[in-house]
Formats: sequence, C-alpha cells, structure tokens
Amino acid sequence: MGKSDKLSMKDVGPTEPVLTRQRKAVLDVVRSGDTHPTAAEVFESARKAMPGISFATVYNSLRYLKEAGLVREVAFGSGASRYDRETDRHDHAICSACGTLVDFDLPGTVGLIGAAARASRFKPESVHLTLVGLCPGCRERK
Amino acid sequence: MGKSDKLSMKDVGPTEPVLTRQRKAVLDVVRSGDTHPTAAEVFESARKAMPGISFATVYNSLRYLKEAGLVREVAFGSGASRYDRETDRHDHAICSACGTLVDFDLPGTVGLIGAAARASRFKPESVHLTLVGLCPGCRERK
DNA sequence: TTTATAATTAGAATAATTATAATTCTAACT
DNA sequence: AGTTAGAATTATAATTATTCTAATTATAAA
Repeated sequence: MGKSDKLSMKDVGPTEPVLTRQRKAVLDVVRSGDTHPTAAEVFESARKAMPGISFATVYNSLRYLKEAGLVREVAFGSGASRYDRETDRHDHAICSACGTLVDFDLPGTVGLIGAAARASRFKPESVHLTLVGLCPGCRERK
Repeated sequence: MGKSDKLSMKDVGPTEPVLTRQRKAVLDVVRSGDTHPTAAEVFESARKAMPGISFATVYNSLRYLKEAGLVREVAFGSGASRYDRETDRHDHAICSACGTLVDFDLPGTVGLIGAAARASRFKPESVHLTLVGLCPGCRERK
C-alpha cells in the first residue's frame, strides 16, 4: 500500500487527528458552553447542527476525541459519563446536592504529584483534585 | 427464608445503621480483600455466603451502606462503579494501563481544601486527589 | 396476635455503552 | 474522471449497568 493512507486536515504532525464533519460537530457541542454534557446530551445538541448523526457516531466520536486528547471523560457516581472540553490539567468540584460539576485550577495540586507517586508506588502521569461540597446556588438555598 | 433476618449492631446513636444479614454479607464482601469490586463482583461473592441473595438486594445494600457511610462508591471511566471499604478521607491511584485502583493517604491533600473552595466558590465538604499513572506491575512490564 | 413498617426478592424496565455488519464517504492512485 | 482501499458512518442488535415495581416476608410495636 501507499505511504499515506490517511488524509489529514492540516499537515501539522504525524498523528494529527482527523476531524470529520461528525466529529467536528461533537467537538463543537462539548466546546460550546461550560457544561459537562453526557453522551445523550451531546447527541441531542449535535443532531440540531447535523440531523442525521447517530448515537453510535456520537459515542465513536467522543472516544476518538478523547483518545486524540481533545476532550476529557469525567465519571462520578453511577450515572452517565460526562465530557469536558478542558483538556489541560485541572481540578473538579462536584456539588453534593445537585451534582453540578465545575472546573477550576489549583496550582498546588501538581505539587503533590511526587508525594502521591511515592505513597502509591505508581509511575505518575497526571493528578487532579476533586472537591465535594455545595455549589454557590445550593449553598444559598440552605 | 430463615428466621431472623435483622440484627442491630450496637446502640450507638439515633441513626444507627440497621445491618440485616444481607447488608452484612455485602459489607463483608467489600471489606474482605483490598480490591474495589463492582456491584456484579460483590453479588458473585455475596451469593457464596448467602445463595439466595438477589442482585437488587446487592444494589439496595450498597446504596444503603454508602448512605450510612460504611462503604464508598468510586467511579472512573465508563465502566461499572466500584466500591471501596475505606471510608475515611483518602486518595486514589488509577493505573492507566490495567485499571487497577489503589488507595493511599496523602496528608497534604487536605491542606488544599481551603484554596480549592476559594477557587471553585463551593462550600467544602471533602477533597481527594486522584493520581493517574502506571502501577508497579505495569511499570515493570514496560 | 394484630398491625404497621421496612426489607427482600424476582423480574421487568430503563439507561448506558459497545459491537456488528452493511453502506457510504474520502482522498490517493491510475 | 474512474477506481479503489480503507476509514467513517449508520442502523441496529447486543451487552452491560442500574433502577424500579409489585408481591412477599420479616421485624418491631401496640
């Protein structure tokens, strides 16, 4: 077979992600707004921009985008996974009352990576902190 | 089935958890060994000690025990939730190669709770750190 | 014992995710 | 432009995970 079987949108690198129209639509949904949509919510939104898109393609695309490092999967509790547009290292806060998930960055977290690696004996790749508490809205309501 | 399906532990407080035989069986499974079993794995093990137990009761019991603070639910990725016998505040390491989940305690984590609360604007309840990396076994294999 | 309350069970129902197979699309090569 | 190879998409089926419902059984209280 030929040398380049695959077609890149831009020729930036050897493993440049291929953004098909469907994948782009999915990525756009995850990137628009600062919510952390579930696969079902992404499907709902994506089909507005692209009525023919299927649920399977949304899952395929999310997996692809995740592996390409363009979105991040966040799981908590036993519900559906949520998808995060923020792919840089960051931390999460989860509301114990309403489930709201918020991103924030705490520079101090990375400072613990060495100690965490020592304590767990793992070879570290990344760390993140999860804060559980009441979001501003729910705190007010109490 | 048998005779007495209910037995209270000690009379410590007004909201003392009621540990029925089934709940006790589920709790014992989570507490034995240092794995983090899924609900299905708990069911498999629990039925050895108690052949008649149903999947629904395992789920009910896990939810009950979680709410009573006797076990903890840990979710990551899009697979099944896992259950952790360790209920004191602690941190987790997840192997990016094989999925192994390990508990450890990093005293420094709690030191970040104030900063995390400020950054997120949440009223803090708990924090924990998640380290992603290679577990000792997988590191060796590379 | 009668009554009330709560737990357990079996199984159905729902939700979430993944796999399969057929079809369509894309771009590299005639 | 036509052909082709392989990837992507689609529709659907299958699987996995979790929750709900209704009937039954157990426990505790009166």
